[in-house]
Amino acid sequence: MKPTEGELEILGVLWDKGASTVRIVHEEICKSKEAGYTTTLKLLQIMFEKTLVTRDSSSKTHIYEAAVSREKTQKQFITKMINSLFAGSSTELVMQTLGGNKTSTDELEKIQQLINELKAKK
Amino acid sequence: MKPTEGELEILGVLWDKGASTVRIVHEEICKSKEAGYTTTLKLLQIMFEKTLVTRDSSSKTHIYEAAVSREKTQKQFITKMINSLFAGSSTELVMQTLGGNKTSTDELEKIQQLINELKAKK
DNA sequence: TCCATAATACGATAGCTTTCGTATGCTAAA
DNA sequence: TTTAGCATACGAAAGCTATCGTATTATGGA
Repeated sequence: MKPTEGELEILGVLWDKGASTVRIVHEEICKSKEAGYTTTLKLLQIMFEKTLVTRDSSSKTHIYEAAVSREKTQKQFITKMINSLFAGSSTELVMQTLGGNKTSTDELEKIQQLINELKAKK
Repeated sequence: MKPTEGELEILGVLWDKGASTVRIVHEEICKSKEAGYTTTLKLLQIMFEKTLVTRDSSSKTHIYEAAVSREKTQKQFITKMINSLFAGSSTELVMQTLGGNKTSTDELEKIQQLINELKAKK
């Protein structure tokens, strides 16, 4: 259910580039690390079995597509992280993130706006 | 280096309760899941080898203590998550977290205050 | 002192992820 | 039509995590 590290890397490519062949995924992966072609292939096959991706096998060269959305996966990991590391407090996660990473004024502005919207809803 | 899921659970206990015996950690773990005593013991021994915890073995019953801070570990996971799932954007993580989870007005207030402080620093 | 109790150490196993070699099959170009 | 090249399928192995059984050792109370 929860994608592994390697699977996440592949999902990242599929989310960015959309439906792709193994070769395309593989070449993208290779930009950031060494990897054998069949390794990427195997991983995609396993992900297919887990239904993390779908595939069009009508032609010889299969085309894979992410079957889980980026947002849903992000939420899944956020929830897991909040529970295992932040004692259930999403606020703590936000504070730690804002505190630790340099965020530009523009970005801060965007977040503030979201906060205002959320407050308005109450 | 990066704690596993099981290790994180144990670290959580040690962070909350401070230096503890295996039995204490174990009983705490048992509150949320079924587990054998030696499983907890073994895990702590492995964590000791990885230097995730220190231990005082001067008396027969060893006393374990977290060797990594909660904050440092939180930052570590946040960074990993931002890179693997949020294309490097910490803001995206914050937005997704605020959007997805219900945050009370009080909490929003706290976050806003932090944002103001950060903005003031620029 | 002696033994029941509790703690540690250690090895083995099961399951999962990642990796890769090899076999096999398809296709297009010469 | 033949064949080189690319694609898939599959199996095997290595490395890691989690789990537990068993052996061994220490300790405190009867």
